[in-house]
Amino acid sequence: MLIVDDHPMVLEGMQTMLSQISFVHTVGVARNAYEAIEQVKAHDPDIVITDISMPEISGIELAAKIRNEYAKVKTIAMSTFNERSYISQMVQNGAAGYILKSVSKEEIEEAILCVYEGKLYMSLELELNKQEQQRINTAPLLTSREKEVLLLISEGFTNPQIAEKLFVSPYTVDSHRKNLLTKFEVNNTAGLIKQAAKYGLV
Amino acid sequence: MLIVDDHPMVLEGMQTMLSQISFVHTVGVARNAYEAIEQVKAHDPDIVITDISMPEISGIELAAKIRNEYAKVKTIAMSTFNERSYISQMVQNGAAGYILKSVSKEEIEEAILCVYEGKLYMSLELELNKQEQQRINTAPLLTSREKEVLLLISEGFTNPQIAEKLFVSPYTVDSHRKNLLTKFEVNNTAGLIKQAAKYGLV
DNA sequence: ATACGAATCCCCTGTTCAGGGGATTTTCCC
DNA sequence: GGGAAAATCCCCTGAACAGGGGATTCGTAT
Repeated sequence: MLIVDDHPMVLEGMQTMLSQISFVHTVGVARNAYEAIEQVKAHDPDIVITDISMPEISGIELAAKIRNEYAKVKTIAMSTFNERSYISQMVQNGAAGYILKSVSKEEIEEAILCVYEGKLYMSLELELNKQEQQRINTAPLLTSREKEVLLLISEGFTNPQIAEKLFVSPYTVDSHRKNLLTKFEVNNTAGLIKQAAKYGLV
Repeated sequence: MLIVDDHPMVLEGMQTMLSQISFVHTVGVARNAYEAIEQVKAHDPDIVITDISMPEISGIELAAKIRNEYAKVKTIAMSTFNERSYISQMVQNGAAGYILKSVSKEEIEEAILCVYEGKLYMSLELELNKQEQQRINTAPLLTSREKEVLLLISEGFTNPQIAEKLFVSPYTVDSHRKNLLTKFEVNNTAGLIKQAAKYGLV
């Protein structure tokens, strides 16, 4: 077992918890993806537990690299609840499991066993809101003009103001605006901007 | 010393790290604010280290409660880098120090000493990006009611709908809304939600 | 005790938005 | 060149919002 995280605290915590699980042997820890690769090369662990958000190289990229170069090594991704939207990316890049940083010892144990047997493990709290998961992945597809208009709306400009900036009729801007509302499945500007912010579009 | 965090892992990690500091004695841990209050009452620790984001009652509210009811107990706030925007709120609510979860043992030691002597401690990484600090400081101070209203606006509810939810008149909601617009220095909902998203308020 | 902020409530006016309904031109791919 | 999607334009109605103006109550901190 190899643990990767840029927070010493999480490293310590994870180590302590893992040391209480009989069948687990921690071969090392790493503070970043470079160290992680070194450790994988040196110790050939069965499983790597890695944080997602790390400076320079993210856990997602690390997972991809491990899958490509050390196919036998399984990866379990770990993140905070707020970063749960990266799950799909993580799984696409070869993660065999996903746990929240709020996990208990029992859940870690379960996850490790599960992954060791070649199955996919997901934190229970995550299974619940599947519709949210799907929703996260499906950020609506916007045309370039719609994106322009969305940005200007978010800046607080009104339809007439936007029309002037884009050298088009206010009616046109309003059309785009309505399409945006439809695509985001909201019914006013507040909801629109919130969704857009969520997807990082503004 | 009392440690408060909803993640068992962080709890373990922090405990391990603190146990390596000679002059520190950890009297207990708590998984939420309720437990924390109990522990404070029972053990009267010198310092409480608390996470900011916790279910039900946040670290911010916990800090306020401790300051009001157990003035002699100092609080050190702890959060991830992404949650750093709460610093100002935390300090306003009586936190004597602020550390990132990515801290090393050395920094924790420094922070504890510093706070114990009655000084204010801030993680070094935070001092650096001052323009961001300014941004944080210029995040308008909202009342609790305003925050509630802001959240509901961001969910796409209209004034009448919000009024119904909060059992107040639509006029009242509109007043709060107008105050929000003023405080954020914007002149419509779009700008409001964008700013709010920027400060992590929605 | 009182002064202040927070929260509540009310009104008026004009603008903007939301939800319908259409139609025409551009652009770009097959 | 035909077709589809994008972008443009237009109208109508009613709801919601924005920007003013006020006023009262309630707690709490000084």
